[in-house]
Amino acid sequence: MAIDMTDGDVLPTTATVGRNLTHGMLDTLGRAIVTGRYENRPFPTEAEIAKTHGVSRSVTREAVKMLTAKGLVSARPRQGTVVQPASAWNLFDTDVLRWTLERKFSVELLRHFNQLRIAIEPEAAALAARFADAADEVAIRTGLAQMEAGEAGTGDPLEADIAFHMAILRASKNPFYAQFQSVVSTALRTSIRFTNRIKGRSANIADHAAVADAIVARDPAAARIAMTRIIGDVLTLIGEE
Amino acid sequence: MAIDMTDGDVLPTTATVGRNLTHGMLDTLGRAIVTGRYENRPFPTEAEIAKTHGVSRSVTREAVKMLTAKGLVSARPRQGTVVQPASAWNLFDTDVLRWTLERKFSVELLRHFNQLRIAIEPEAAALAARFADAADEVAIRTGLAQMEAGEAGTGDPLEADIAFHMAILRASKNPFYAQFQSVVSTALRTSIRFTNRIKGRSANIADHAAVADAIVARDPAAARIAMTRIIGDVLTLIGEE
DNA sequence: GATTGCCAATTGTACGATAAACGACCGGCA
DNA sequence: TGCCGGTCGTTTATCGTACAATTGGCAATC
Repeated sequence: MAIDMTDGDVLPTTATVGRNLTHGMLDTLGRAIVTGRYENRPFPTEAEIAKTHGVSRSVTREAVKMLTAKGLVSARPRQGTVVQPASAWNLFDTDVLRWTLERKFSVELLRHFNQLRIAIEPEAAALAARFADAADEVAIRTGLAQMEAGEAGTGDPLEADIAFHMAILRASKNPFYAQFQSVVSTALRTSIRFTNRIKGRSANIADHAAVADAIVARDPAAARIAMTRIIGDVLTLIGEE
Repeated sequence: MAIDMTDGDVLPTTATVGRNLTHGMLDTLGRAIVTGRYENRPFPTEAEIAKTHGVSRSVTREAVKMLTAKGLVSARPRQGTVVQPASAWNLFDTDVLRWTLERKFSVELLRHFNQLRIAIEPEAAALAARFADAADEVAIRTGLAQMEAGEAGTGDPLEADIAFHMAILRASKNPFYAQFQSVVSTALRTSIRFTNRIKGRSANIADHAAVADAIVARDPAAARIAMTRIIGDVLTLIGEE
């Protein structure tokens, strides 16, 4: 049947992941690119994509434009659409990061991610110790309390853990650090199964409390050190070479 | 007058910044959003944008879809397109960052940016001291040499400075750190005039050399400290509170 | 007064046509 | 033979129109 044998799924396609056809298309193509489906195969033309997935060319073009905006592909007339090298991808885009984590998860990726966290979060804690306001402190304490509750069986300890780290990033009062909220929460949520498998996540509540205390005490250096310990533990745990 | 007085420019519009109409549109709308043009005014409908700028609705939609992909706006039927709060913007997207720096530049933003660098780059230097290969070391040394040459009047010292920092980020062998290449280079290029104005950028070549030496000597701790000094100097210079 | 159903505005989707870019191919000429 | 130039086909870029889907608000009705 012509050209379309390239993709596994044909006809109804669109497991309809997104809220509309374009977003579903974006998700499908994004995942396919990240998993390397087009590494030794040319990216299909707009007409082919539209035909294969049973959508109009408009939908296809808008999805491809979004991929372009995220750095995954580049399009030129006559030459077609080509997948960009992974170094050009916007890894801090929530979608790209999620696709990468879901489809290309590995211990190496987890290590790289925590190497990033160990740069960001201790510094964020130090900034939080300087700039956190009352609301921030409440959010941090609440996250900590819910972690303890979660440990006792009441509530979700993962969500509490995430909320704790988010609150600190926000309390830094720096938009660049705040940006990492989506990155860290996405990655934590995706990697949780792995992290939990190798670690009884219990003892570190004391470490988290140390961070909170240092922030409330307005002690940047102590906050930095305490946060470094939390993430350093994770790094040694996953074999930071 | 109907509805269209909202935008200052009408008719030919499109100073045609990009390589095609869609990219020009993206650039125009992105700048307008970042400068806050729609903070106390609703974002125009697709039809209005198309009419105002003299392009088809397809071009408008594709540009808006790209803005959506970068987190600047969100669209829903009947409700229209709305600008997202700045906290949802993907600040690490090259376009968003460039628009922000060009149009909303301030000492505060510069301080926030260098607070980020002081988290990232020392850690990147430490990783580089562990993982840099021969090619990385060459790139780092070359950047340093060209900084010295630039100081002597031969070549562009800014580009050499940028190349130096890029090489270290790359040498970390961590894709998340490598991602910051575009962020740091974009920001450095944009903020150079300000930075140069307040600082005779001469003495810090010694500091840069210290970083390079530590990396070549495979001394992560020394590399981290030396890089911290470089960026710490900038921070104190711009009045780190 | 509350509920239900219709209306209108705006984005979402489809289709068809034409323009522009540009690599590839082919033919002619020295 | 080998180079040069133009033609052609492929693919994205742009345009225009038509219709579907969504949903907030209004109005009619019970």
